[in-house]
Amino acid sequence: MTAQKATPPADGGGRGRRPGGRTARVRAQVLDAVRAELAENGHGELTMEGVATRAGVHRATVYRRWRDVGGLLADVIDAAGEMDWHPPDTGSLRGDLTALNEEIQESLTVRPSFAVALMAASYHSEQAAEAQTRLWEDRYGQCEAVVARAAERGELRGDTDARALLIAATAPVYHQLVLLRGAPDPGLPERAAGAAVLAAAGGAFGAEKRTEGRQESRTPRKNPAHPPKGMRVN
Amino acid sequence: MTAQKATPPADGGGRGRRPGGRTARVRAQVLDAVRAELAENGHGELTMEGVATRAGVHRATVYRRWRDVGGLLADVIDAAGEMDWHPPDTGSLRGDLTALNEEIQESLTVRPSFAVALMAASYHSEQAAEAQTRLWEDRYGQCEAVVARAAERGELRGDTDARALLIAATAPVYHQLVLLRGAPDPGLPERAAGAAVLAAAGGAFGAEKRTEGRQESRTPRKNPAHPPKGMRVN
DNA sequence: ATCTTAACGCTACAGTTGTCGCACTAACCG
DNA sequence: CGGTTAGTGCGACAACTGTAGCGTTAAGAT
Repeated sequence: MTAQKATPPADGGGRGRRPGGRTARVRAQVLDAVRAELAENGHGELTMEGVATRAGVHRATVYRRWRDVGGLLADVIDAAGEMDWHPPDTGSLRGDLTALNEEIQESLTVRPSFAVALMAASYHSEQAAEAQTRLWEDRYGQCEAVVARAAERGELRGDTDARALLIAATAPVYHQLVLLRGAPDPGLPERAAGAAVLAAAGGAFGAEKRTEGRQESRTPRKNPAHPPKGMRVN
Repeated sequence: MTAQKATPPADGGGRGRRPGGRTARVRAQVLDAVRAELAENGHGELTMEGVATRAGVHRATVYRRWRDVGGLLADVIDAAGEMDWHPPDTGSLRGDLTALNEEIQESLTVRPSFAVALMAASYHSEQAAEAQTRLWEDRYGQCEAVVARAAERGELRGDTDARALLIAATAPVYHQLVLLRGAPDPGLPERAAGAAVLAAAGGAFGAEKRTEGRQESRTPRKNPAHPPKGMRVN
């Protein structure tokens, strides 16, 4: 899980670069230090100096390559996005969404939570926010396969808006744990999934059924799961 | 909107206090300064010194009464909670939830957003987080009246879990705008509200069906086994 | 009006944060 | 194997942050 394949952050020109050997080692040490600090103290205690010290690297190096705490987090987020992840496949839509929600709930419940730390960080760094958005987009894009499978099984109308259904199913879990900061409810993942499935069965996410709106192209972008490549020049 | 009745923060003993005159004036100046700073620069630029300067008050004073930025935000949040607010009452459940979602969407869309700033701050101060939780609890508690009215009108089963329904209806809006940071979708408030109402009509938020729960609906059946008493979905 | 003292203003100060210049190490190239 | 230089370590430094002590102001009580 060391993940040193990500694009080196905060790099001026792409000409005579030198990414091997020591540079890669330093990056791995720093990112590991960030993860360790997050796991120990949470995002509140994450500081440039602490990371540098733990990584056995000089402060100035961390400041140079990653500009600030947000840069560090952005790199960690991108690294997380490179891990291959697959949505659950239990055989039924409701089962998939429930399993997905349980996975989400667990990731948000473990203290200190990685996911929460990343969300918090994304508020203080535009760079981290962009990385966060890329990660969301990637994950939700993959989850559309869940809806596609359900449609193939005949569990859904063909015109169901996959993204809308996924958000309806998962949003309550995030809302409850991240924004409301409520205690984790063991039944919530299934209830939220069930509610979304019911709404979908009723046609709530039909692309054409809605009132007169049918608001066409809800998402501003048409290319899912592509952006996280070599597109970050600080 | 000045609101100087809130609990004076960061106060050791409660005996020989002196909350009138100058003290109240200083508090009002500081809180106004915080709001102004948030409105101008967003939460990222909010600093103790900046607030003190804008308020025309000395730094040490701000540090003494409000311990840190989180303390300032907590006080602002509490002040916001003192404004009397009432959930919409349009005559139908779906209309109420849609109006509520539109209100939420607007509060999250205005740049810079107060609400977003407060959420961001709640990640960095336990004090602000608690104030935030109080505010959420208050608002959702009031919104339960919306569900109660709908139940009286016969739009809902009597055993509907009001809180679960409200969260299902509003969570997608928050999720889309706060966590996913997507562009505001004019149709989302109504779609999310409609989906929640549909799910409620299907019995997804029945108070007694915790944990397990007779799920006929994982197959493409459109009709639940128990037809709700009066299910008109507007 | 007078007294008491909570709360504020001010200054000084220690600690922290981020930057800069320079020396040095070690990738990459031939 | 040496040469070039990207990348790192190091130390010094300015700017910022938060705290403490002390004098001053004015709120509340008599």
